[in-house]
Amino acid sequence: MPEQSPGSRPTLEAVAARAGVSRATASRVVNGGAGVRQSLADKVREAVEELGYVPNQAARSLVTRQSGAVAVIIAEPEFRIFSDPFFEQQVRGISRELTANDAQLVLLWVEGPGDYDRIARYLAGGHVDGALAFSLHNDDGLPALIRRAKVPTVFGGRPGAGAAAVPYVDCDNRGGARTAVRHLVGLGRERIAHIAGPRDQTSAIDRADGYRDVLFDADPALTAQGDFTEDSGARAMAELLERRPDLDAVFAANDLMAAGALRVLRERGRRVPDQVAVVGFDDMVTVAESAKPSLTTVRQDIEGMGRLMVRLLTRVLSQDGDGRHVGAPASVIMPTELVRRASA
Amino acid sequence: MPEQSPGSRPTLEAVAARAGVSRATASRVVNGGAGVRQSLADKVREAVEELGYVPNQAARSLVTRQSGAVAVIIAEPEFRIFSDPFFEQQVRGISRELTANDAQLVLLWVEGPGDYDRIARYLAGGHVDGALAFSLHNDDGLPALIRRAKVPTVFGGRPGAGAAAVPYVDCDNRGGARTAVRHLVGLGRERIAHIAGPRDQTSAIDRADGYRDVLFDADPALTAQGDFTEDSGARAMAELLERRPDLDAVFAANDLMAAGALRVLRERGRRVPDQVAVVGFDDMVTVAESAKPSLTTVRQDIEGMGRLMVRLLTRVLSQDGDGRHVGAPASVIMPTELVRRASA
DNA sequence: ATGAAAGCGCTAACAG
DNA sequence: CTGTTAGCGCTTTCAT
Repeated sequence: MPEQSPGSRPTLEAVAARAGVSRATASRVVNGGAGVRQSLADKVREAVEELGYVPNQAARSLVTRQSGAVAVIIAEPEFRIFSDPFFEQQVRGISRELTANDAQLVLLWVEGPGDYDRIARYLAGGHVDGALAFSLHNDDGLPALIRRAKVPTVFGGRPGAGAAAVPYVDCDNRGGARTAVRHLVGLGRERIAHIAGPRDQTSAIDRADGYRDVLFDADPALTAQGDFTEDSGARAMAELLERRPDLDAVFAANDLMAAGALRVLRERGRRVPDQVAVVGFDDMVTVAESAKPSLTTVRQDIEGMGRLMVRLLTRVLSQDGDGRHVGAPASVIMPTELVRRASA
Repeated sequence: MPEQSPGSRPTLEAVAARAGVSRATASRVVNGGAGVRQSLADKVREAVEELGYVPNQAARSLVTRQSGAVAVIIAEPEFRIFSDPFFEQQVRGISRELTANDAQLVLLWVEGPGDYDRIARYLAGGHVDGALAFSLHNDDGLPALIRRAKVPTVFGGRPGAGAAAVPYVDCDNRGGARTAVRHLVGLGRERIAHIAGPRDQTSAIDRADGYRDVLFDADPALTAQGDFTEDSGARAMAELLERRPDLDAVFAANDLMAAGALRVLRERGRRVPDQVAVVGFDDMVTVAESAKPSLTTVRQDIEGMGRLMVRLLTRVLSQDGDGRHVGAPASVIMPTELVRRASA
């Protein structure tokens, strides 16, 4: 980016001169004003007001070695399937909490491994105090890269087994899945199928585990594999109906796949929920409410997770600074909630 | 945000020492290496490599008075209705082009007028070299605020009449609308209705103008007012059918409203496109392709617009710096394209 | 409680 | 072509 307009802004020096104090005192006032006589502090604040002084962040960073910024790393190709609600809500939560902490959000949009170098350099450049990332794929190189950059980072979603112990925020995928399946059991269903998500994403794995927690002796033929897309849900449903035409319920690992399943059930003339009850996961409102019939699903508080990621990062950062033993960083698991609609 | 881990990074001084040159020479090499003997440059690069040196951006900014960052200002409450494709594509375009310019994207998420102060302070703080904003509402205070902050800014979407002449990137809303309406005319339709978008958004106004360009003598009863939501499109369609049951085509100012219109037409038993042809605007693929019947619409290259916003900003920034006369900043209007599907 | 002074790490004249 | 020298604007000991 080329140069900027030269409209020079007032410096702390100018403020100090105007207030008739030293730069040091002016600095103290600007940074909270502890230990400065009231009368002087007022004068400084007045000068700040009159001059329209705004601290130069670069100068401040240079000496404090803090940027006041946090990177949010978005791996776009993976985020796409979640489309609007997920991304927007998560970023909103993060943004809100960051704002509350007077920190800035720097968006690092990763399109592929080709961007890794750039990201690594940026992280290492001390541009940000910490980072927020989403561990969507188990085998992704991103977590490793972030670890090497040695920037305090909190993950959204439990990282895969390959990753070292890192702090993360996730919803209770396994518990939520259990709740969903128990709900189906409570409805009297006896042949409950599962449409699983990708095997390399921990959320999908955990949800499948939850299913098995309740139905530990379920027929393996009652589980089909999807990839979180609607089409894959439709395919999986068709497969399940072929293998076990007698099934009377299905728990899909996300709403999109549940929507695909509903479509197939409708096409095959199976009545939902009478003949087959369906439960999804996520509560993507746009999907769940417009599904026919509307989808019973497990809700997770995505925005809240975003906010918690920031809080957790704040804690990690202050630990680091204190030089205290960091130890195994605490992670946070958020509760889920069953939202009953028409499909089960 | 609290302090950062103390793992001190190597400085340029260290690199210079290791390469056996002065700091100035090392700096030159790091910044392109023009005018440095090859052998020395190599030595410096080697030292950089060995030490894992990464320039400290704060120090650099302090002297160059450039941040290498651009703010993207998102007014969330207004963006929401566009949901996933619009936001994601635009940000992707911006991010790509910014990356190509080695600039960072700082996301400023505005939730309401309560955030204006914070935004103004941030912009004034010299944290960013320029800003990208979206002028979605005519009466919004944001454009004025941005102007006051004196940060070079490019808008996405033509700002309303109230705003001073500012550079912006927009698609050819008016021309696109003309194309859509002419297409309907070419289909032999004679009573073509228009479902207009909000009167305070220039995109909606321009599209309505395009409609009138072609049908300058159209019955005013053939135009109904919507607000870009699907429901409003449905309501407008119902209204139109009441007023002019003989209508044989409708051009909706966006795809969401077109989808609402299709729904009502279906409910009322009007065959599309036989009895009523429908054209939308935007080509939101998720909406247009899954509509029944699939929607003929006007496509705009949203990602391309994002990229162009960055290019235009780059140009504005370099003009400013040169001290050349800035004059009326050039804006960019991108072409649109009619995408034929089943509805018209 | 306040001020003087010393840098933070880097770039950019300016000499040589 | 290279090195020397000043700062950029701010925070922060350290005296007072």
